Amino acid sequence: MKRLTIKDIAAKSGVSISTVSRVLNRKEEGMSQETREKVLQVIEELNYQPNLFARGLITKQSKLLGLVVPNIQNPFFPELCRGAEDEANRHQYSLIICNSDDNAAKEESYLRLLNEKQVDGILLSSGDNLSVLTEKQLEYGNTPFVLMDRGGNSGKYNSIFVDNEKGGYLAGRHLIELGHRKVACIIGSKNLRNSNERLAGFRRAMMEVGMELPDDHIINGEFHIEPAYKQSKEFLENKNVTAIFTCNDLMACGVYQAASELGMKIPDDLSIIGFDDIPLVSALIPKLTTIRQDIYNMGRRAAKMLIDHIEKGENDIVIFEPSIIVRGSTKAI
Amino acid sequence: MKRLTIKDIAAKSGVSISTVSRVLNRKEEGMSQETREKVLQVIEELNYQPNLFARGLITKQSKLLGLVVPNIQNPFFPELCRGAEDEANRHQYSLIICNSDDNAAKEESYLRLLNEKQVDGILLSSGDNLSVLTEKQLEYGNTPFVLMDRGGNSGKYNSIFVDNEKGGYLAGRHLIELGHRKVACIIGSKNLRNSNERLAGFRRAMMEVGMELPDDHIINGEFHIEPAYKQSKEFLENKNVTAIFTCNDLMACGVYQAASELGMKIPDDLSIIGFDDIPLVSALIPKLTTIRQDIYNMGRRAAKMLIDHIEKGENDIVIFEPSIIVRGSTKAI
DNA sequence: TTGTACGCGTTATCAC
DNA sequence: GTGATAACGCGTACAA
Repeated sequence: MKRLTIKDIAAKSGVSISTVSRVLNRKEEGMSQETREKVLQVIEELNYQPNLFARGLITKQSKLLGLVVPNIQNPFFPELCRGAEDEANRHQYSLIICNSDDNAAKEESYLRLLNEKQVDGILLSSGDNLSVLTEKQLEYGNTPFVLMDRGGNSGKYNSIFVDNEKGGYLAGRHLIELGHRKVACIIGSKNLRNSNERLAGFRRAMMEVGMELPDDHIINGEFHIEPAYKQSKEFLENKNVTAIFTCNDLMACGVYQAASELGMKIPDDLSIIGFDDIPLVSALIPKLTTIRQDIYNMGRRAAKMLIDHIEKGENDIVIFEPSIIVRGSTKAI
Repeated sequence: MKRLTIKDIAAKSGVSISTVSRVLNRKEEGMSQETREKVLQVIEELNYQPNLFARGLITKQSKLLGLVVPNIQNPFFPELCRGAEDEANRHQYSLIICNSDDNAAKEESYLRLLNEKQVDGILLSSGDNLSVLTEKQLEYGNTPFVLMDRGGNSGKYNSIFVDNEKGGYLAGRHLIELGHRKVACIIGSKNLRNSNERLAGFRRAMMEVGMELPDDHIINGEFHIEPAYKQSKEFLENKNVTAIFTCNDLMACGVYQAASELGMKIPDDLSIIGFDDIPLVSALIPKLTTIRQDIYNMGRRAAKMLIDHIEKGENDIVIFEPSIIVRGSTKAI
């Protein structure tokens, strides 16, 4: 069963292929309504689909976008991905998904692949700082791109991210207003900008009221459940705090585990506030108070930015506002 | 900056384009090592990437696979997706992601789109029973496909899924062995095959020991947290059971919430066993005992099946074995 | 062992 | 308003 070509349609409709091509590309100008209808009918009848290889050869457009994220298994990214997909789809683009595992070499190889596949643009959530390889590939490949969530705060490229400092500040204010004076912060890593900015905002809130955050109250949870669990358990066994701010929600889960094993009640013995508001948190008991990023809409906006850049040459840097969602894991002292 | 073509490479290497094409397509036979090296070097030097539009026009291959899932935000699917991507990537294929929202019309429209994009194959996790539209699109579109997890148990198409009945049986046996005699089951829906089979297996285990599962001990949780929470809370307020089997892990989260609000301790007052073993469950306290499906490897296998079908015409139906993972949410009575 | 020339299915340019 | 026809960049039969 051979695929139909524009020729077949032309033949069946009794017109030339140029005419068929015209109706296909909705060039409204100069065409009798009659022929248009006829051709359209034949197309419908035969269920003709234009060959995108042939079309792309000329237009150089694939209507494909690459989506490079560290790992779709991290609950943050499905939200982002879904937002991007919905928006892309609305503009007739499809998404090719690539998991980089936060591995620079893998990331670079995917960018190379996407470039080779002739995607029209790339949505990239890279490591904290773009690796040399990545940056090179991005610039050399000269495929339009937008940076999402990470790697984008240099102000150099089209990008979208949340105001992390403000988010951290919000978390700090909240705990302070609840009367907490002995607090700790579980960071993602010493070198990640997202993590550092959240911590900075958290500190700013504390400095405003003359509080200190001792260095040994800053714990590295590597942005994941397990390390956060281990580190926070050890910490809670030795130090006495009434509240913890975790730089993402995943790490809050780890703290829940630790607190549970140590017989500490949340929020009675320990208040916890997270960051991200991934859907997962509604499964925690009590539900997690957290700093919300509108991840889904960041995904949508990123896709929109990329498409606007591709189609209209626009450039933009968008910073989303975080907000605090108070649930059951924080309580006045 | 114009993209290089095979012609440029031919010119720079002082050979014809067919020679370049030969080295590109690794046709080892008949070629002097010398020219080969030279061409390869020029390709490397100029960083030439073949135009896939032109190539596809001839080979009719896009090296693109479509992945249609209900919703990547459901934690089951990122696992599946990741497995599929890893395997596809290993065979030089890329994945286009499509979320159907369990909406037959949307699904059909995506299948149509994928067909139009000339993907080489489709991985589909459809609704329970393939809709008429979907089936039509699948057959008419004549793009190879593999059914994953759902919609595939008719034995009619290449597909992969877990032995749901056995999984349910495993869950039942476990609770029985722990001494539970008053149990309930939270199903996904009355009409979903996956759900029904799990229930059937659960029942078989009970029948083996002469137990009954009254109709009013079968609760519809719609495979999601919220409805499971509401229904189970109402149920637990009125009925007296010592254990609950939820037909997926998400619903187990809902039961955790309900139990917590009713002051019931897990596993002391209530044992819970789930199904799927999605990563999320490690965040629950206590950790969830569940029936594990090897979702990641199902994804890989599905991609492998599809590629084997595309490249070698092989057909297959694969049934994965479920296994039980005992954690902290079940306890002997 | 290497080169020539045609065709893949479109769109775009230019006649008519 | 509509129709020829030349690209687009590659793979391949066939020729050399």
